[in-house]
Amino acid sequence: MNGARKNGTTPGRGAVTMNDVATRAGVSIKTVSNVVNGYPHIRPGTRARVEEAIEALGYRVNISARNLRQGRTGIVGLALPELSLPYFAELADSVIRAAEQRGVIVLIEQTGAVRERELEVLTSERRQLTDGLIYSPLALGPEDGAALDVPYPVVLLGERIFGGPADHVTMNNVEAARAVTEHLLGIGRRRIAVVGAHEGEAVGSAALRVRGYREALEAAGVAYDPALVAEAGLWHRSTGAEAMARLLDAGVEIDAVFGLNDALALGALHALHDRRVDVPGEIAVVGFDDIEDAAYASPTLTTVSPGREQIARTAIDLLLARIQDSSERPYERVIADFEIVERESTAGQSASVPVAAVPGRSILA
Amino acid sequence: MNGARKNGTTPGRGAVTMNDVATRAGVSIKTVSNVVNGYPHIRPGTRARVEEAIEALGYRVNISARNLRQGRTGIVGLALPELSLPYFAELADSVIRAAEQRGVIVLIEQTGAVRERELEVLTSERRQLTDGLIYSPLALGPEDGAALDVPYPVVLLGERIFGGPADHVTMNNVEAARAVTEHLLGIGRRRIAVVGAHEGEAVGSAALRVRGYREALEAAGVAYDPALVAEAGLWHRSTGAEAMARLLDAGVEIDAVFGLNDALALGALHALHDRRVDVPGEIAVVGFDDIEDAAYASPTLTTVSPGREQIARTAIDLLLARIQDSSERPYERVIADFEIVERESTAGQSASVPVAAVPGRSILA
DNA sequence: TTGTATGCGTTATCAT
DNA sequence: ATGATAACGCATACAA
Repeated sequence: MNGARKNGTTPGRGAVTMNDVATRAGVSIKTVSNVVNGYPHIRPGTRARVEEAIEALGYRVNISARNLRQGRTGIVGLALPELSLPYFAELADSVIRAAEQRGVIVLIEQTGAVRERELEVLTSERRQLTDGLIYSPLALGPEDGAALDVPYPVVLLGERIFGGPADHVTMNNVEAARAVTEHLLGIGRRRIAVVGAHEGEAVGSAALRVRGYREALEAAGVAYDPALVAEAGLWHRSTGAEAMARLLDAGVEIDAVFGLNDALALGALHALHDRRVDVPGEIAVVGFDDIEDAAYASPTLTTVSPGREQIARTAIDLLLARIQDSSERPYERVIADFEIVERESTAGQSASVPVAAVPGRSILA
Repeated sequence: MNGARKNGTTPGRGAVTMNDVATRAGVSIKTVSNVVNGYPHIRPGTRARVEEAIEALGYRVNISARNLRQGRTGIVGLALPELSLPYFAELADSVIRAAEQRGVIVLIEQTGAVRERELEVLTSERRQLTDGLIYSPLALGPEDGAALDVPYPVVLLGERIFGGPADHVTMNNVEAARAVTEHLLGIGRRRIAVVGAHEGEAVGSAALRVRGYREALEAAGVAYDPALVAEAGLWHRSTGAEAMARLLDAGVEIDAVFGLNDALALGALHALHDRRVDVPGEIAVVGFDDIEDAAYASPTLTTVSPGREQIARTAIDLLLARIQDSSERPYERVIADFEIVERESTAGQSASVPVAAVPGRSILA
């Protein structure tokens, strides 16, 4: 007597099930499932009855049940340092939008840029709730590539790890840094300071951007002066302001500053304002990231726009492709476009340097 | 002969189940469940064997299965306009941290401050994935209170709706606005402009803050001049800059500006910088929200700190209380503390006005 | 203190 | 084109 009806206690809430719909429509539960999942071969009349019943009963599929059955959740994780950092807040925004268009939900995880938390997030219980992970570490290094060898798809963001077992979306930091530096050189600056360097680091955005900076100097025949390079471990406004203050206190001649990201550059702007230094008159400033702030700082900040939308879209697409088709295939590396956004902080006697363009997509190994 | 072993195909991935653990530990699945869920009455030896098996097999509970069975997900939703707005990014950060401490996961949902999306999020399929919702609408109004009558707990944030069927965490906007205005009056300003008003609106942060502004003026015997109040529909830096520009162009006498939030105030700062107006010398500026930017603007921005941590913590606690105990009980309204943070944008001849303090928690209805 | 058995709401495999 | 039924992995009533 395995009847179709349940005598059950209402479990969760409301709890209209496929069974209820099936009963009302006078069909089997399988047919309801077929309708719900858009299975094509259903007689129009049947479909109509089922849809009527769904409507009338206010039925909605139970996602937990579907997940249990299918072993998928329709959720992807996004691990980032913290949302308080504007760049990552804006990145999260873009990723959520991109995911939405693909019908996927994003679960954000903050690591605080703390090494242990960055590692922990890879093996956390929460991974069970997600079908894959978009992973943007800040504390890990190349030696941690093996940590990415996890039993679910990962898309790596950023410059901390290369060659790990994951698709990787990044940008051409060296070229972009070279391009902004060339922009500064183009408006006649020769004593270009750097704020935010990480001494002794071979990987990471800091190292790559400094490399681009040096390449530009070299190409222009300008000598590299270590006295112009200021450290800043964390890339916050505060550390940028402090680094800038140190440079000013040191008394070295400076006519431009390259903040390795916008937060640093905004901090530097702040310190310059404190000292009543005219920007860009005495010192021009550029940043990197094109966060919204950059457009509203005083003066507005020239910066590198890394194509966040593109990065987000690409990351989601790569991840979904792995999730949907888990067959082995070489990991991709996608290099996003960038663009120099010229604003007041480098305005004036500008010689309008051509903006570098980089191919949107290149596939390695 | 319903054996304990399965011959099954490996379903999802790895897929160590409670059954596997039970087999290895030589106990029943029930015992494993008990151990996993911290049931106290278990013989130490048994517990040890089970824990060993869990460790050895790398077992982790299947959250989907648990959800299906229990009708709870351990996830709470957080609906907000967008993460690109620094205030909401920082709020999300705080909410995630607070939730983490309670062992709860946060799922962020962006509404774009669009009315339909704000309504849709209340009935979305995603609500099935969450046990409750922290809801911060910007486009709804008091007439939408009924929309909050949903079959799951909601904690309302902000000033758009009052008296809806939900706990409500808010702050004393009127008092806080009055306090910053008094601060401006205290440093001798009398022609205080407002940026960001919403004409004809009776509720919402704009209306409340303007009310506080007017109360302060009145108490100080300063006449209210409508010519000093500039509209700005969206509270962005750009709209703040535009509103400020309009005020300046209008030629009214101004010696201070109250940006109804920090983005507006930063935009105003930007416009003032554009026109070479000295801040705070000629015009003092205050904001509202205490986003991180405020501390690094040039000049740094005096503002109202709304106690984000407290708001986040309170919201999570209220929500979890409802989730855990769904028995009817009157809805709470919690009014968070605020604090005036004095910075350069009002520095100088300051007469250091006492900072208003508001009781941390008051329970209504 | 621990084991057995049932069902949570779906999807998938067979049939028909 | 549709129906019956067996899992998915877990929690729990009930037994022991």
